[in-house]
Amino acid sequence: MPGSRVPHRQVAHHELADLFGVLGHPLRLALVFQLRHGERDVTALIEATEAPQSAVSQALAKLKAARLVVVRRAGRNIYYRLTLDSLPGWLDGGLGLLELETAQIASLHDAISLTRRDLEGEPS
Amino acid sequence: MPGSRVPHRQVAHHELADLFGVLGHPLRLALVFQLRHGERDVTALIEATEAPQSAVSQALAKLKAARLVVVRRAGRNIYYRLTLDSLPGWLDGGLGLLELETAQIASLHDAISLTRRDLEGEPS
DNA sequence: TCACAATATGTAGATATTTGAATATATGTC
DNA sequence: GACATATATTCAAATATCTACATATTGTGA
Repeated sequence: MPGSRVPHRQVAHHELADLFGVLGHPLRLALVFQLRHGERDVTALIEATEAPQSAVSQALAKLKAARLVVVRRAGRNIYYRLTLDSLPGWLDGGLGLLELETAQIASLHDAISLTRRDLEGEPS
Repeated sequence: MPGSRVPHRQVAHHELADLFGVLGHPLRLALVFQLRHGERDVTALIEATEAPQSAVSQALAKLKAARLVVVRRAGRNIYYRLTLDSLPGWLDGGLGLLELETAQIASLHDAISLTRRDLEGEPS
């Protein structure tokens, strides 16, 4: 298989899976979206997400461990910002995929629904 | 916060987090990559990934539940294919992000390393 | 209809994640 | 130094996920 013969691919896929794992959490994703227009301090993020302080802090810690955010201290406050400016655009691409996906589902649903109506009364 | 005042955003973010959750698993991601050039049957996927049969079957079930793949039966075999042709391209974008990210890390690492060498022998 | 090949499902132990409360740490102010 | 504010860490219980084995299901060709 490609995996065993091309180990760097396995590494890359594993890295990508880790990235997805980090983003596969509503609060962490919400935080990333909050940061899409620039840095915010933790208090602002707590207010914006309406999540408990410790949850926000832990979510930020995971984002930091995944190197998705970078930290800056200014006086009492700690400001987070995205490491990659291109991340929000890519996330938006993900939303675009979901839009496509659900559109296909809806049309599939319509197709099934219409087909069933067609079949009503026909001999099986 | 935007979340509570704009519920459809919360829904979308949650959906996106779910998508990430599904893709946040090395085997499932590997399967998606295997399917990037078209449909494959389960046996081919088992061989390609070198994973246990039940693991592949369960991974495929999750991909199917997330509507990322679609199934076709042909004789004894069951063929899976991606629902969205655009998924692999987007995943590749994710790999691009990782490339950027690690590049920044590497340069950061270099900067720190060089700085420490600068500081060697200097008064603290 | 029989037996097999292909695939799915059930299951249980192991492992990991999530959650919120409590506590700790760091910083600036007085 | 004492205090208030901002943020992080620790911890344990609840919950979810993973893994692999065993078993079940389902078409298919003989």
